[in-house]
Amino acid sequence: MADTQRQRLEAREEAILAAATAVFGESGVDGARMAEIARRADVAEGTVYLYYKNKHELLEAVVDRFWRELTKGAIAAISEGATVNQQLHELASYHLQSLIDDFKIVEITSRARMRNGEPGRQLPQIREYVRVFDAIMQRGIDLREFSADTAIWQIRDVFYGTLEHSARTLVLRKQDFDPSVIDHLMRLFDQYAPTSKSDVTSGLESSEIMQALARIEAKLSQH
Amino acid sequence: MADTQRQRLEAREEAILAAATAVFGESGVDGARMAEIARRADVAEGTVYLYYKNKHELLEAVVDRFWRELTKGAIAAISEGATVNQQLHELASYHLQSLIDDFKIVEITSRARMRNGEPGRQLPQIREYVRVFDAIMQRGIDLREFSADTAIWQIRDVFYGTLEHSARTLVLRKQDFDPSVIDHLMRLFDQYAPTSKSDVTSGLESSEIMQALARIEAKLSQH
DNA sequence: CATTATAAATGAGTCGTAATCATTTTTATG
DNA sequence: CATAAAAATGATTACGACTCATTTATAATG
Repeated sequence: MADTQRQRLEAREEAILAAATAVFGESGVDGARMAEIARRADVAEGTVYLYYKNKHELLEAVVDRFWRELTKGAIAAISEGATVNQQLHELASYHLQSLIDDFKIVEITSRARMRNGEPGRQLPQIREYVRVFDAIMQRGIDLREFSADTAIWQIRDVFYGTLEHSARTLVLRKQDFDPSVIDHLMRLFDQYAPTSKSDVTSGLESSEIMQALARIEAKLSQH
Repeated sequence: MADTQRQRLEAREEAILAAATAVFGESGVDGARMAEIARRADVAEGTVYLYYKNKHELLEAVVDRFWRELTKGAIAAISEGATVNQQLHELASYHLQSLIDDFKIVEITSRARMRNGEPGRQLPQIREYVRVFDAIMQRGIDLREFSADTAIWQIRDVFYGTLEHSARTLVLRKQDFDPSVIDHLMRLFDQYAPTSKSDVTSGLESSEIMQALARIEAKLSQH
C-alpha cells in the first residue's frame, strides 16, 4: 500500500494548504497564526514544518497554487475559435472578476514576492499566467490585427496594470464588476491596429500569405 | 524656550522617521528591527514608542511622508503654462522615474495599506498625490482636449496602473528609465481626443485573410 | 505474525523581538 | 533652589515562529 500512503501525505499537504489559504485570507499574513493553521488542518504545529520550511514558504505555496488555478481558469474562459479581440475581452473579464473575488489573496501576492528585504522576484506561476495574454497578443500580431512593431511587454503592462488598479478602485468603493472598465480597456487596443494606410496590400503582406500557404502545403504533404 | 523644546522634539521625530525609512528600505518591513531604528536615531528603544504607537504606525508614517514628498516633487516637475499633453508627459516621466528610484519604499506602501487582516484603506497622502493627475485631466476636459464624457477614474487607473507595472518590469530587468514606455502610454491618450480618428475604414481585409488561413491551419492540425 | 527499521507526527520547550512600564533624567516654573 | 511635569530609558514581559527529543505509525523481512 505504498500508494495510499503517498495519497495520505498528499491529502495532508492539501489540508495544510487549504487551512493556510483560509487563515491568510481571513487574518492577513501577520495576523495568521501557525498554530491556528495547524489546528484547522487537524495536525500538530510541528507537522506543518515537515511540509513547509517556514511561514514564508507556506505563504509562497498558497500564492503559487492560487495563480496556478487562475491560469487554468483563464484558459478555460477563453473561446478557442474566437477573434483576438473577443479573446482579450474574455481574458480581461475573467481577470478583473477574479481580482475582485479573491482580492485578499491577490494583495497577499505582493508579500510572497518579497524575500527578506529584497523585493520582486518573479513568481514562476505568475509568469506562467501572463503567458496566456502573451499568446493571444502574439496571435493578434500574426493575424495582422495588431501591427508587427507592437511591444508586447508594454501592452501587457497596460493590460494587467490597468485591471489591477481598476480592481482595487472597485473593491475600495465596494462596487462589483463593472463592464465599462473592460470596454474602456478594450478601446485602448484599437491603438495597436495596423495603420489604415495603403501598405495593407503591399508586397510584405503577400509574402506573409505565401508563407502561410507554404505551411499549409507542407502539412498537406504529410498526409 | 518653549520653542527650542518643540524644535528638539520635532528633530527627534524626524531622526526616528529618517532612521526608519533607511532601515525599512534596507531590510524590508519584517527584517527591520525596532532596536536598529532606535540605535540609528540615537534614542532608546522605548523612546520610539513615545512617538509612534507601534511598528505599523511607524511604517505608515514613513510611507505617508514619502508620498507627501512625491506630491511636492510632482507639482514642481510640471510646467505651469504647458499644454495638457505636455503636463501629462511630465507627470508620467516624473512618476516612473520616482517609482524606479524608490522601488523599495513603493513596494512597502502596499504593506502600509494593510491594517490587521483588512486590506486597502486609501492612504490619505496617496489620495492627495492622485489629485495632481486629476487636476491636469480636468483641465484637459475643460479645454476640450479630451471629450467631456471621459471617465477620469478609469483613465487614472490606466495611467497609474500602467506606470506601476512598467516600473516593476524595468526594475526586474535591471533596466533604467525607458522613454518609450512614456511615449507608448501617451499615445493611448489620443483615444480621448474629441475628434475621433477611429472611424477611418482600415485594412480589415488582410487580417481577414490571415484569420481564414489560421482557421484552415487549425483544422488541418486536428488531423 | 512477530520483529525490526524507517518514516512521520507530536507538542513541550527555546529563542528572538515587539511592546511595556517602573525608574531615572531632563526641562519648565515660581 | 525646590518642585512638578514631561521626556527618556532599558530591563522586563508577552507572544509567536520555529526546534527537537520523544512517541506513534508504517513498511520490510524472515
